[in-house]
Amino acid sequence: MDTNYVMKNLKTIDIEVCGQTVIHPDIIQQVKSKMPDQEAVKNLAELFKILGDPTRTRILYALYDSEMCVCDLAALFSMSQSSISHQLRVLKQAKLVKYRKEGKMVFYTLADNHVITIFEQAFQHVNEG
Amino acid sequence: MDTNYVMKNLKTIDIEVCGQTVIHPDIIQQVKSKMPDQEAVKNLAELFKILGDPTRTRILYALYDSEMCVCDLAALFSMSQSSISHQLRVLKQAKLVKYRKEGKMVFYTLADNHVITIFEQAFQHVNEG
DNA sequence: TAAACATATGAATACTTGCTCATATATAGT
DNA sequence: ACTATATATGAGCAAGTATTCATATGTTTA
Repeated sequence: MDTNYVMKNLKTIDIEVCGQTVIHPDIIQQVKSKMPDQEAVKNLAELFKILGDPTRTRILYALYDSEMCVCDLAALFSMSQSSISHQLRVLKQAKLVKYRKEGKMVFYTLADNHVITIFEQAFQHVNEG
Repeated sequence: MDTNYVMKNLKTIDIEVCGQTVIHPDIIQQVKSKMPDQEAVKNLAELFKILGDPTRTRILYALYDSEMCVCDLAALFSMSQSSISHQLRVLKQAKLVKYRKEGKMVFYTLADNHVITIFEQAFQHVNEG
């Protein structure tokens, strides 16, 4: 059974198109015109996906308080240095963190505090449940 | 090779513990005391994970503009009714959307507008990139 | 009651992802 | 130069996930 609904006609309600149904084309049209474009939404979702891992979220929270080296982050979370490095790489690629080398060590900081603003908003939502 | 770093002593710097290293125990201690607890961070990450899928993000954006039925969402995104239903289920379980039945149809709305505030914050970040 | 339709859902699948392990790179100290 | 240490990274694997397909549920209309 084909269950794809395709919008082809915006004039009336309850149109049959190739056996597929569009129930409220006017609403679809209105939403379509007001929504950010698909690419922008995709970028947004990608950011959330990166924030959607507890290890990465914890790292960002930690860095909000203080600049930290890889080793200390590993100690703080009782996780392997390797896994922390891998996740820092992801955060680095997403430009969420910056780093600074000092001898053998690499210190990471938040690229900007925007993430924390997002965290605070989200935190409120989680606590209203 | 064991690469876990464990914090056991907070008094001094550069302690060797069972061959594992903690470089800045004072910083670790400070961060530990200021960070939200692991459970809270986990909840936060779970919310972001749900927002981290483009289909779900698009659905939420669409519902911000208008109440919509499953069929129309499927049409709007040219996706199958099944996949939309599956994602709505996820959003329902996360209490991000509410629904209302009207005859054969089920209309979905945002549970609250908090998500949009988060979206707006995140959007800014994405556009500074 | 039967047919049509809107939605929900379980199973299967293709794809992604976060961790571990092993190893590479780079720097510091001896 | 050699060793120890701090970090980075590729490969492999186990777990998770988004979609499709098939089908079930519930509602409307003929």
